[in-house]
Amino acid sequence: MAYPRSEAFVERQLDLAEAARALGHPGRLAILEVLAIRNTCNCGELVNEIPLAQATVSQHLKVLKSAGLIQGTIEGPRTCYCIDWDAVRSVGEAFEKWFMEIGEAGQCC
Amino acid sequence: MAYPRSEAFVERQLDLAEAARALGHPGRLAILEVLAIRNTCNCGELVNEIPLAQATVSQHLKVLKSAGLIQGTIEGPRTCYCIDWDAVRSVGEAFEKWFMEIGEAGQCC
DNA sequence: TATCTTAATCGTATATCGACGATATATATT
DNA sequence: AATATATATCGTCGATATACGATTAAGATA
Repeated sequence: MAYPRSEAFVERQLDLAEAARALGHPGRLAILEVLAIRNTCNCGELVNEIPLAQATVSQHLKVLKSAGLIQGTIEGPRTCYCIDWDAVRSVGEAFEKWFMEIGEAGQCC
Repeated sequence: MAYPRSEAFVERQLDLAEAARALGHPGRLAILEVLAIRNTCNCGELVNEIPLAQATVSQHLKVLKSAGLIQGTIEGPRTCYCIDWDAVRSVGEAFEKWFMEIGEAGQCC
């Protein structure tokens, strides 16, 4: 997730933008929601629950994983994906903080 | 911001993903931050503050505008951009709600 | 009217995304 | 060993994103 001009921005902006990007697809939101609801991590269920092809789901899982939002551990023939709750919580707090700071800055018009 | 398979997802997911997408670029975060801090809306200042070319800033403004996060009103030769605080607040609340619901669902591993 | 300023848009180049079928890999199972 | 299952990866396609120089359009100003 590197931008052409990524050196031009501060790390806080890069991090938050990266997290927002990872959440910026309905399929990935759906994956996270399914992972959160299920107390089993059976990954194959995602393909049944989400109307996307297996390859596509796998791709989205990769994005979520490289964003640090989920973890995948191999269990025999299948992979157990689960949410990294610390990471998700910290992203949630980062968003909350950003919206708060933005709001505190006041209005311009 | 239409996806190939957008009919496959529920509106709540589409809306939140669209908002996340709009925030998914450090330059757009920077623009929003500048607009929030300045109590004047002089748009040309954005190009001075943000290390991107005028055309690029204008493009990002268009994205933010079509996501509903900012408004632009023409004032003589220049355009006054300002944050749509209602929209930003509602996006913030949507994120907060989503993270809360995700968190409440419990852990899987 | 001619000129300057501001910002949107055009054109273009490169990169990434999103989707999927097909294939490869790795583990179970028979 | 042969087969079945699960998932990652490859290859590919079209669409979108990002960036910028150049141009256009619209409003001020001389």
